[in-house]
Amino acid sequence: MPEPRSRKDAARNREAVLEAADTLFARCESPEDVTMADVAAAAGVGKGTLFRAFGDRAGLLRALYEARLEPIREAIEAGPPPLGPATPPRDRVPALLDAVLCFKLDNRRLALALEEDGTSSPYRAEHYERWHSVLRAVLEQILGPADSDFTAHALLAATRADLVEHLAGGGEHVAREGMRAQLANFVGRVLASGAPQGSSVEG
Amino acid sequence: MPEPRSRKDAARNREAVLEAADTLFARCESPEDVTMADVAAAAGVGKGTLFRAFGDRAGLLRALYEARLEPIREAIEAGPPPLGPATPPRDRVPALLDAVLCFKLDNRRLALALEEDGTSSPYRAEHYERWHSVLRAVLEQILGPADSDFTAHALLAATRADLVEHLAGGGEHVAREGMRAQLANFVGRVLASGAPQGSSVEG
DNA sequence: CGACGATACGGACCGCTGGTCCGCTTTGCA
DNA sequence: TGCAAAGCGGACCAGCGGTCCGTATCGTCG
Repeated sequence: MPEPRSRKDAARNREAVLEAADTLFARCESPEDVTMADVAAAAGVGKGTLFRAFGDRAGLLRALYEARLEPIREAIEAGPPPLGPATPPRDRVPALLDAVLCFKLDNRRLALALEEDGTSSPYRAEHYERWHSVLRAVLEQILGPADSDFTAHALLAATRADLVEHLAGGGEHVAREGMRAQLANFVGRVLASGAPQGSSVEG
Repeated sequence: MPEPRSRKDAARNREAVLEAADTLFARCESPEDVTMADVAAAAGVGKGTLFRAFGDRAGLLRALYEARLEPIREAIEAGPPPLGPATPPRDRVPALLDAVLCFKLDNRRLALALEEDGTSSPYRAEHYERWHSVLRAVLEQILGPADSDFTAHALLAATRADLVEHLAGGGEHVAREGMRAQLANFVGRVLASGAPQGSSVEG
């Protein structure tokens, strides 16, 4: 893979943009009052540079998101319990969802910007696909194959960024540990009935 | 309440706009390629009229949504079982969620447009508040007060418009009855463990 | 029935956004 | 040191939601 190395200035500017966007999103109230021009200005580059490096707004958001997600991804793919692959399914499902929730709590603005940018469904993002496929695989060992797909979606839906924002930041002021407990409780209830129940799904 | 009657032309135009918007949203692929100008043109009115009647884009969407929702709202507030208030809680919860799901299936584009218009969180919309408060009240009779609030949010999250769209229309082609069965199954699992489990939430 | 004030109409207009373009600068290799 | 090629950056563009105000319509009152 010759992977055409990018020039030094390009790489440096890319980093500058990422950093600037990071702080801007952290500082601002709502994600959509951070414009691309703002980011470019804060990074000290022109808009052309910004769009050349990331394609479009969604690309920038994704790059930021993936960067933050990286450590967690590793922990899931090859880390120790309770996130890693060696964990027994019934412990791993709650651990996974707790990790998602904590991530969204720690990166509220960013997750919000990414999920609610109407450009394309959040369900087509590859990070969602990753979460879903991992969770689905683990659920399959508990519930059987029939329901694991939908159940994975439904559980992940309980950690949607705007819901987290609504509960933690907006209307009802639930503390971090409170939300984690509630989610854990909910997950526990879903997993409580062990045997797969009849499902009429086919084709 | 003297309720200042609106002029005839105003009322007629309002109806024309609602109808035009309805068909436009039904026809188009993605909700955001229906612009306000499109709606105005299709209704045969000027943009000024449109904005005067509905305030802004979100207002138009809400008006459409509420109109469609009206019969269901009535069925819930004062209808016969399984939606009405006389239904026993354990039957009413699945019925409510099934109703939400069917509604979103029947009004995919509209629900999508309303939920993903980044302008303000879907959790602040009063129709969501209505669903949530009803569901919460019913859940409270099954799970106790501690968890009903979050559980109501989590269950409603499983019927989010973009998830429904993703499952029914986009990536995975799940049939209507299939989704209803899966959701019913999920709800069943959540309700299976009857007694409220310990929750560390307080205050 | 005619006239007049209030109300609503409608499309030119605005501000702002994401995204493009191209003359100029920087880089890195020979 | 010279010279492509890669990259830069901000003027520029199209399209959006939303506003404004001169004009047409309504409905009421004499």
